[in-house]
Amino acid sequence: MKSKKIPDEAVRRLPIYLRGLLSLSEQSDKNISSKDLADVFGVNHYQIRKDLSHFGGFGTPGIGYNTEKLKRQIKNILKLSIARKAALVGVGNLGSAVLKYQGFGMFGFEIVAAFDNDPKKIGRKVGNIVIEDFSNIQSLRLKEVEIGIITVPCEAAQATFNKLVAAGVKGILSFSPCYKTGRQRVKVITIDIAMDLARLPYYISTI
Amino acid sequence: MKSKKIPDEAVRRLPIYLRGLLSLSEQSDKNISSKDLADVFGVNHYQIRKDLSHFGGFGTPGIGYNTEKLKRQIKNILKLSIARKAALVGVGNLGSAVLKYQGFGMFGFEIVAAFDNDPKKIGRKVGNIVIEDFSNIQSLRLKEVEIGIITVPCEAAQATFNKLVAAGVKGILSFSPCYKTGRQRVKVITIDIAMDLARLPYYISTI
DNA sequence: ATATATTTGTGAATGTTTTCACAATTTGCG
DNA sequence: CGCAAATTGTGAAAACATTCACAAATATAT
Repeated sequence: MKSKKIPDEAVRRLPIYLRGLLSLSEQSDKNISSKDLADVFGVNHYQIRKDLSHFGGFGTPGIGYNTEKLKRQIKNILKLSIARKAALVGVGNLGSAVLKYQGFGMFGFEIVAAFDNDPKKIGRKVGNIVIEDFSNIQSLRLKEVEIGIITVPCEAAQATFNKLVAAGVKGILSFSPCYKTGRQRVKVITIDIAMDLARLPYYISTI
Repeated sequence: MKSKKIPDEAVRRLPIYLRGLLSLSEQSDKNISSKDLADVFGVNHYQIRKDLSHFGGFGTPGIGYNTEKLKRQIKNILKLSIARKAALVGVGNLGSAVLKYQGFGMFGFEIVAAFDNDPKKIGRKVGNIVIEDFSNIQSLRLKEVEIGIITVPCEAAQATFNKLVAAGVKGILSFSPCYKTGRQRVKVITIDIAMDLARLPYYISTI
């Protein structure tokens, strides 16, 4: 392990590695080499070893990596070993889908609240979450919710962002690309479905 | 313009630029400098000029860039100037949300078909698309659909991918990270919501 | 106990991306 | 016109990321 700056790209790949490890059946070999991991992760073995080396040596020469230990280590690095509470704002089509999405659990996330400002939606249940009035969003502070998920239309995105930050969330996963974050001490990760799609034709034409 | 290799990162940013330009009101100044664009795009002005320079000089020294012209040029580069047909497979929660999503139109995409293998869903309408039987997927070839959108559960992802490729699609936007693409001549862009979320706690803790 | 086969972790080499500095281009104005 | 102000496009420098080659560590077989 070195105490140099950790490459952003290495951090970006850790969840890929974790998902790969989680997908390995429990009965599979306890130890696995970086070459075999490369097949599972779809990343080359130099990269895997180099990435992991930034956080410490998790493998044993001649043997490889212990799958369970590596899983734990990566969870630790990503701070996923303790459960994280999230709240979603904007229970439209996409918001409902995200609320019902089953894939967050494996990484230790739980959506514990959902908000909307449509009176017709408030009080209704989606999955097992009761939709609350958006004006009630300050309650997140008491519940110690650290993560906000924004699935509101563009027009509402800025206000939603501001209120989430005011309610004390520290990180935001946003499906709305339509706001400025200012110099807030909040990490924002944006998923812009249309923009990702917009890159496809460029590559299609050169295939 | 140079005939060197175009950086992938520059291509990745073009949709950001296009979205930014589309968000400028039509009445705004016809010409805009890279410095002002930097504010709109949230990217620094060196980067914008360098990125655009890979595709040709679109600006005028002393003046800046003509917004309408730049919009057209970027659409051309990204091959978005002609409309693109897409088909979606897997009309569950997420699939329905994506089908109803209004944001694709601005980039020239139209979802023209949706498939599922649940008999209860086949024939039903979502938005203005009638859900078809997945076994009917070869019809995409006749309709000249180039893009596939995968919103099926993990277990079904591999089969869906294979069939989409067999049906002639050239690019895939996938919300399922659970398959191997082999050496197919198909560009795949994967959106893994849970994995993006999984990076947040790492950054939260160091803020 | 020694040799052989694995496999890690890492410094160095290579490759890519971003940032910078500035010559060249255009406009506006006296 | 000639000069000042604005702004692009780009080569060069700096920063960052990936790939490589190999010493060091461990296991296994004989």
